[in-house]
Amino acid sequence: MSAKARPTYSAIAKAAGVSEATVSRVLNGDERVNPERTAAVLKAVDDLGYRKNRAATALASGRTGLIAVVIDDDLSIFDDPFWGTVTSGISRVLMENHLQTVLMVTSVNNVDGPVAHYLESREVDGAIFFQLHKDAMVRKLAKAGLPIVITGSPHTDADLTFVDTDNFGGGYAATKHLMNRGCKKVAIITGDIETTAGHQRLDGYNQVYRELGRVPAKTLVKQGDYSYESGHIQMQHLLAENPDVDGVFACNDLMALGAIAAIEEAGKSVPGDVAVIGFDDSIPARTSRPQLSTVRQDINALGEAAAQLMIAQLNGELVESRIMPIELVLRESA
Amino acid sequence: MSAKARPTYSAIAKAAGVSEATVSRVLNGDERVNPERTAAVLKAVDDLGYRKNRAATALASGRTGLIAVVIDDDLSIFDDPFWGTVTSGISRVLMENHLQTVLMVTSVNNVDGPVAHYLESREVDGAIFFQLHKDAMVRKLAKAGLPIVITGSPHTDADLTFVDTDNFGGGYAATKHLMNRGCKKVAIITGDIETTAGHQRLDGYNQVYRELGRVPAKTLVKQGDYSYESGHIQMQHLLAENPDVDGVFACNDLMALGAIAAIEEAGKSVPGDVAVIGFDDSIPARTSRPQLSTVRQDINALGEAAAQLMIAQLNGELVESRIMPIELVLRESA
DNA sequence: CGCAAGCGTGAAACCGATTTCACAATAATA
DNA sequence: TATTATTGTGAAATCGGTTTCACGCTTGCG
Repeated sequence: MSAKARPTYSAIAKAAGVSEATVSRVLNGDERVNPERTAAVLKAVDDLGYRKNRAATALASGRTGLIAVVIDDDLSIFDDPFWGTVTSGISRVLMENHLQTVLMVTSVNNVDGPVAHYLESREVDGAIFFQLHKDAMVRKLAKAGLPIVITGSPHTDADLTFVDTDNFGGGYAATKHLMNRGCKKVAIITGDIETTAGHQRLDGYNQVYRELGRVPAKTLVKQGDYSYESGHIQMQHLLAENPDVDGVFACNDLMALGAIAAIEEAGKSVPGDVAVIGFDDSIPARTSRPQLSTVRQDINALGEAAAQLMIAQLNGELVESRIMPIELVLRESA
Repeated sequence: MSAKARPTYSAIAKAAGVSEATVSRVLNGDERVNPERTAAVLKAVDDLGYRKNRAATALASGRTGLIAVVIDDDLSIFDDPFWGTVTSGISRVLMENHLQTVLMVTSVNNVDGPVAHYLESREVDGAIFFQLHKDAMVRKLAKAGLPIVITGSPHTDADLTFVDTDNFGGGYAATKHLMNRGCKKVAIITGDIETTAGHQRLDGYNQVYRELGRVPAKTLVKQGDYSYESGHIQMQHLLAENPDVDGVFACNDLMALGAIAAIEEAGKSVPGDVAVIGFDDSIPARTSRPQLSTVRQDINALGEAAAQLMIAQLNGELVESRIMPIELVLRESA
């Protein structure tokens, strides 16, 4: 009656005059099938418009064709375009390799929660995690043999595969630029120091001082939380404690903008009196006045790299973590 | 030797002293199983730490437990936090209902491309699409019986289920507010008019004029493309053609900021000479100076609503599209 | 020339659930 | 009380692929 039932191996086998086993071999690229048979199978597949049933494949082979992308609830996902861009880079590369992206936005803290269970159950072939505060769960999964890639640096030195922006290099480049342009007293407004990324940017800043044989005054190092407001407040403190501060490296653009506001409110000019440089090259960096000089990370490339490392792992290749280069974007503020 | 092999129905059935069929019934909430047997099964499940194999379930039942979220390549995803927020709202609600989100970032134009094939093949139980320029593929899939929800309004009046922000209401509220605050000559910088959303915001603007028995001059309606630059340029045109324009509704925040820049460059003040109101309540709206008055949409709720409509469809309920309310956020610019 | 190794192939077992169907036990009806 | 529904249950078929195993045949080597 209805010819709309999807064809199965049985139909292909019949049409091509071979066994189902041979159909499977052809469709999985087994080399040692007779070319004529191979051709017959491929023709039948084409004629009948056959497409594999993924559930059946998954059940029989144990491979689901799915990769989880796990994003911690904690991340300020809700207004940061960062993760969206990374994720779309991941998704594109995975799709090109016939893998699908399963997106999970949840609390990653719980080593025994539903997400952990889901991943342990091998309902995915691998998992890509976004920077996390606690990596206990990830380490557990990795130990259990699940292929894993972390976007952002892991806390511990456990040999987890990761991709990350060159945070150290970014902090270094920004600070160095401020020094080179003549700043004498360069401050830093850090992000979350608990985070590896936050720490590394601070390290880059310190390294510049070290190379100059100097040590930054304690009052030049302020801790923010990546918010506009924290940039604003910490800058006020900086100005109060160091009236002659003439350069600021803010660890993200938002804090940089907050800092600029504070500087101008104090009757000083940017970059005339105080040069400011941010991190991320986000949209506001381009539209603010003065336009913000900043450290750009190629977020899309970050996602692509993460996906590629995952694929390499699935292919059983030996993979090494990658640090993606940054680029200093000079506009008006420094 | 190794006790780590995952238990299956067979093990549960043996431990509980029932058949596999009964195990299945218990685990799928079939009411008519003897309570004692039910308890025995549940105990066995707990004791053995059993968890279902999704691939097997999918193969046997036809339900994959996966919902696709399809995002068009064309969308300026790469720096718009909008879709990320919506997606995370979707993901959270789906997870609560034991469904996983499959993220697909690709070109949706191709009615016969890999995405279409993937979705047609029933490798997912349903699909949520983001606003699209062409909905041919979506309609095809819907006709094929795939549960579908669209985030953003569909082009045609086909009876596709969708959730959308009240774009008309937003345009109306913004324009009305400008009028109420005393503006005599209110202009609009539209977004992409081809888009339903863009068109609806313009309709809201026109409606205010209509209710006042007026018709906006042609020169007061300018078309932008949602970019900062287009806001800047169109505002320059507006000022040139209408030196006495005193209110502007820009169809997104970015264009509003561009407009403000143009106004200030022309030696006028905001909101003193020209009041400006945007749309989205994005980050820059809060950090710019003057702070931007804007139309806020509850993006997270939008995602949640989309997921809920999907779940309702899966449950066979009759669903109706939803329009989510907007909120006027008044800051400094109007 | 004889025997071991290698190759291509199909039959059948298998992956782990769901679902149909038949059957026995019980309740409802005549 | 005889008969028909109803109910709970297990055996077995089923979903659509993958993979093991054995078989027949060709090739290589001593």
